[in-house]
Amino acid sequence: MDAKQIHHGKESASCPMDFILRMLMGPWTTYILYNLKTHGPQRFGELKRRVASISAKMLTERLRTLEGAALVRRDYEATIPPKVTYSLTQRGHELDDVLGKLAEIGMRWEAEDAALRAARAAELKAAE
Amino acid sequence: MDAKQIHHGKESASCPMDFILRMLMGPWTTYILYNLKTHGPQRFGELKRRVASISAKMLTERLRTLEGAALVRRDYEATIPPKVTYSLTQRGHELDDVLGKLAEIGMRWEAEDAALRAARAAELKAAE
DNA sequence: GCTAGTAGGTACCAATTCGTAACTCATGGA
DNA sequence: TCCATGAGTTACGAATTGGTACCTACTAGC
Repeated sequence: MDAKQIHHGKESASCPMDFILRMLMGPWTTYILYNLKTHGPQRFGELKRRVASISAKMLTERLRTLEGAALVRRDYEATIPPKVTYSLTQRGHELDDVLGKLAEIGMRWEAEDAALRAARAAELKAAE
Repeated sequence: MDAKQIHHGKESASCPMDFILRMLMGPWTTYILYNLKTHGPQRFGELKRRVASISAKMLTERLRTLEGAALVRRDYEATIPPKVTYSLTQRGHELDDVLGKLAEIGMRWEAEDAALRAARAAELKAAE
C-alpha cells in the first residue's frame, strides 16, 4: 500500500512515529477515530452518517487499514441484514491521550490565531 | 492547497486536531521536524543531506508549509552563496511532547510486533 | 412486484501528488 | 573559460488517490 516508502535507509529507524502518523492521516481517519472514541462502538451505517460526506468506499478502506493496524476491531454478525460493528481496540485507545493533546493544542492555536486576526482587524480600523 | 477539505459541515468543529495532523503528515514532515529538534537549527543543504532521499523540491515545499503554519522559522542571509537557516519556532517546540509520545508508542508497538512475530516463528518451528 | 435498507465490492475517471531533470544567479577557483 | 556551490524554481510526466455510479445478496414492508 505504501510503495514509495521503501526508500529510506538509516533514517527510518530514527523516526518510529512515522508509521503512526501515516496511519492517523488521510482526511477521514481522525474523524473515524474521534467518533469511535466519543460515541463508542458503532455500526457501519451509523459511522457513515456521522462523518456525513465520506463515501462508502473510503470508509471501508480506512476501516480496513485501521483494522490491519490493530487500532479498530470489526465484529461481523451474519444476520439478515448483516450487522457489522466497529470499535476501538486497546491499541486504538492508547492513542486517546495523544489525540486529546493534539486536539487541545489545535484548539489553543485556533483561538490564538483568531485573537491575532481580531487584533489586526482592530489595528486596521484604527488606522483608517 | 487543500481544496477537498471544504466539504465538512458541523463535523469539522468537532475535530480540531485535523489541521495539525494534516500538517504533520506528508512523508517527510516528521523527518524534518525530528531533525530540527534533535540537531538544532540547520541550513537547507544540511537538512537535505540528513533526510537523504528527499528532493529539493519536496524539502522546499514542506518547509514553506511548515513556515506558513508558524512551526518553522526561516532566516535568510543574502550572502553569496546565500545562507538560509531553518529552526523550530516556539509553536514548533510545543509539539515536542506529543511527537515524543508518538515516537514512544511507535517504538513500543514495533517491539510488541517483533515479539509477536518471533513467537509465531517459534510456534511454526515447533510444529514442524 | 417493487422498493428500501445493510454492508459493502468493482470499474472507471479526473485530479492531485511526487519525482526527475534542467534552469537561475552570482562568485570564486582550476 | 568552464565548473562548482547554495538555495532554490520550473516544466514535464507517471503513479496514486478519491469520487461517482453501478453491482451484489437477502429480506421486510407496501
